[in-house]
Amino acid sequence: MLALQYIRENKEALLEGLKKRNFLAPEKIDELIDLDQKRRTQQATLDQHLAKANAMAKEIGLLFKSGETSKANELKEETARLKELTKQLQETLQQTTSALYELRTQIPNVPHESVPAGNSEEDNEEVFQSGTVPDLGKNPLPHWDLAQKYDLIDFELGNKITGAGFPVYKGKGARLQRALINYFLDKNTAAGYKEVQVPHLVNEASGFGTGQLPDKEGQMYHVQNDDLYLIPTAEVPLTNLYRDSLLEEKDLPVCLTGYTPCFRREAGSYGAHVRGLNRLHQFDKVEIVRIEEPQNAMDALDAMVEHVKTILEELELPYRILRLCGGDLGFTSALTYDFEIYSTAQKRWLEISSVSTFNSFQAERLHLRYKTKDGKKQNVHTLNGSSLALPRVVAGMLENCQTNEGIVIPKVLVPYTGFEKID
RNA sequence: GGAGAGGUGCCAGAGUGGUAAUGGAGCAGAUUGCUAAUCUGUCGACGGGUAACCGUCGCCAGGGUUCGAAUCCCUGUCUCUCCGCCA
Repeated sequence: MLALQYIRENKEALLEGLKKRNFLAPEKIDELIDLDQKRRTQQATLDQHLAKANAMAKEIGLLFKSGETSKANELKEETARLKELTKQLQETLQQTTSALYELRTQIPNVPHESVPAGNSEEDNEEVFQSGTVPDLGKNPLPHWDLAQKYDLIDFELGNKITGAGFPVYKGKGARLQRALINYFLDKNTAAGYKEVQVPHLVNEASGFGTGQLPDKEGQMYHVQNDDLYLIPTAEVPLTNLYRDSLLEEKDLPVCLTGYTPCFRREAGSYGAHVRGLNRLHQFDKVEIVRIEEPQNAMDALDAMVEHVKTILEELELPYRILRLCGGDLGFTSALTYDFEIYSTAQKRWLEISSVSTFNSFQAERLHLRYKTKDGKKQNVHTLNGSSLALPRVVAGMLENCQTNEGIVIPKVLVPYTGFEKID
């Protein structure tokens, strides 16, 4: 959610920015500014009337005390009229306030200046590429075949006990999951992120705070009996730890990491691209989250990108980094870098991490602020990134590391897996 | 799941119809001086004003009664205690 003051003072830049993400609704911005103006006028009027009513109530009290009942009763009649009026004013104000809020939640974040204009993933901008695509000979197997060949993942069993998109990891497959989670967490904590374990279900306020609600209502699993949502990413509980908070400057930056399973309904997905581990309803991910002073947020974003790079280098996976174009940018994001590894067997890039800064967009929704040295309260900037999401890392690793003798585990992971090869 | 008690500002803690005591912490100023004390102010949100300042709201949330609600009534919610169940 954008700050009202920002909207008031930067209308042109705002419209220009939103154009990049194809949000062409200048009339909505006008309406918003209009509503804001209206709300403030209405509040001023209401306040005046309430002040009058307060003064009268006080006077009546005094009159009763001094025994001047007839005079007091006269005044009472007058307050009745005033009350009727304030009630109306109150209702109007409330309507305006909620209309304003409602409208404000519909405006996406303004893209950072470096974000290229564009409509789809076609227009994303490749900013970095590294690693070499291995030569796997004539017929490299896709990971779903490898998973079956080495009995690592059982998609059929998952189908039976839950449904499509809920795989069962077995033996070395399960151990590899655990190894990756531990390895990622260790890398993140070594880089200064504090490890936390958070609930996997969140309430509506949390879903709203990070922007999944109401925007992505249909993409989350909802437990209706208790009105809770299964988290689609650890970003939600991790960032919401700081909802409704006023931090001190010395508390910043806050750097968190956490492992959680992630649950996504993925309504509307279909086709070959969802085969195997490519798209799941439940998957594991280790997330990093940062809360920063505004002036440090861009450096923090770069640091996060560098951090994820070191992990991919260590895993010896060929990867590239994309700067998402306006059309592909998430609702709440100001700037997002996607990391993709190359799947040699599928001959396509697989997204395995997304690193974003939200500027103050989430902070505004979260009521998350900090006090500067000179005592001013202002919104923090929030950032997050996957470090990393497991399934496609596993997919890419199985495919790229396959040899005639089996799948060779990257050296850095061996202490975690306890084996060097899957055969 | 059953029963009871309770949610007051950053913290502690009074307050059962007359418009949020008091203490502590933090911050600012003053003053004295020195491992700190004392005094004063400030200490939530929104709005108006260049500003000093002013107004409104705020006692878990939302409604209601009343000229007037932290206080009375209703609904929801959270916490604690006991019982039950249980990894």
